Formats: sequence, C-alpha cells, structure tokens
Amino acid sequence: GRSLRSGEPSGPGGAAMAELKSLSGDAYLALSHGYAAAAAGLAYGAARGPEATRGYGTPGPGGDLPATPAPRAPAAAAESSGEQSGDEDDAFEPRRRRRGPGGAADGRRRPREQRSLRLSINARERRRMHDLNDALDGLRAVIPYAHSPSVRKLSKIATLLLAKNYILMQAQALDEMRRLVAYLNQGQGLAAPVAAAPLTHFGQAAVFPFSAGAALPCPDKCAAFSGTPSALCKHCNEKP
DNA sequence: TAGGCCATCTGGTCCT
DNA sequence: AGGACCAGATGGCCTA
Repeated sequence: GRSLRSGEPSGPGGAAMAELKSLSGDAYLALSHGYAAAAAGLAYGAARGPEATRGYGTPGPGGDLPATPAPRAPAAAAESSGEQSGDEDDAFEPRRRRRGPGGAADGRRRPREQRSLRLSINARERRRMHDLNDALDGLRAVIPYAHSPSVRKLSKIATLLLAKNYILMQAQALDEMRRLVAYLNQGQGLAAPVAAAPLTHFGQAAVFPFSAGAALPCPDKCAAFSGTPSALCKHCNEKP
C-alpha cells in the first residue's frame, strides 16, 4: 500500500498527522492505505492525557435535560443562545434557522404541546446518537490502536477509516494465507477439507486449486487433491 | 487564537 | 401520526 508521506494531501485531519506516531504497529500498517492517511491524522494517537469527560447528560444550547449535571457549562450556553431561560412553558419558539421556514408540521399545535413534542423528539435523537456512539466504542474496542488511558480515543471519522483499512488488511492477510496453504497443499500434501472451505471476504466460497478424491500416489498425500505427484514434494520424488 | 472534535437542537424527509 | 434518519447550525472543550 501507499506509505505515509509528509507532503501527501491529507483529509480533514491532515494537520494532526504527526499523532499517528503513537498508533500501534498494526494500526499504522492498517492506515498505510488510501484515505487512511487522513484517518491517521484524525486519530488522536498522541498522548494528550485522558479523554475529556464530556458526558452525554449535558443538554446543549437548547437543552432539555434539566436533571443532569453539566460538565459543559450549559448555563453559559443557554444564556448565549437565549433559550432555556427561565420560563420553559413559554410559547415554544424554535431556534432561528437559516434554512427553510420550518414549523409547518407543528403549525396547529398549542405551544405547550409543541414544546412537549419537541422535547420528546430531542430525547429520541439524543438516544439515537448515544446508540451510535456506543457502537463506535465497540468498534474502537476491536480495532488495533494504542488503547491506553494516556491516549485519547480515536475520533469518529478516524475510527471508521481505521476500521475500514483494518478489514482490508485482514482480508489481504487472509488471501495470502490461503495462497500459502494452497502452495503447501501442493508441496506437502496437507489436505484442506473441502467442506471447511473458507469464505473470501466478499462472501463467495474460496476456490482451491485442487480437487478431492484422487488417487494417493504420494505416501505423504501431497497430491491428494491434485491427483498428480508434486515436484515440490520430496516424497513424490522418492523411490518406493 | 484558530482549528478540530463533539454533543445537542432542530427542521426536513422518508417509512411504517 | 409517529419514529428513524439525516444534515445544518450552534456552542463548548481542547490542543497546537
């Protein structure tokens, strides 16, 4: 694959390319392909101290989770946004948006109903994003990079790109392994069970370069599938 | 201080 | 009608 070069155009995370250094070796290899260079830049590999505790419980500028303590200073946010200021039951006025008039669907709702509906929608969306983040955490847990308390976790985009390249790398390794097995089967007579033929990473059954059921001229069964003695097998060349 | 990343809110769209 | 999904907007936090 391509190697990382300093002058190489990088994606959105190019500025942080140097942080790739702290990635594990496998991860580094996995990143050495295509857009992964950008992922490397995005990957918060460098030791920056523990991940800042952001916490899900903090409502944003228009926050609607009154109970949860807020490490992200929602008070200032609410103040700056002009929302969540005192009377929650005031006429629900959606945040000014630059796109589209909006509010058509709720046009005939009473303000309190609108507010209630909005809060419910917000909560659902928050839950959905939390699920998404949980899934990303699960992904981070199984891809190789420097898992350490002193290393900040991968960003979302870096996680996805790293995972993609890790999959590609594994597929390539599997392919090479398969070829090696086929070669050894020809040379050493190691029988690969047809029923256990693995799937390629694209889902189709792997095609082995031999067929089963042939005679066994070689005592070491190197030709069990090819049916012909192998020049690579010393037993095939032995005199009986 | 700028830039990157993130959480959240929000309106629109599609689907059930 | 309601829920899921998406993308834009906004503001906070952190690091270089």
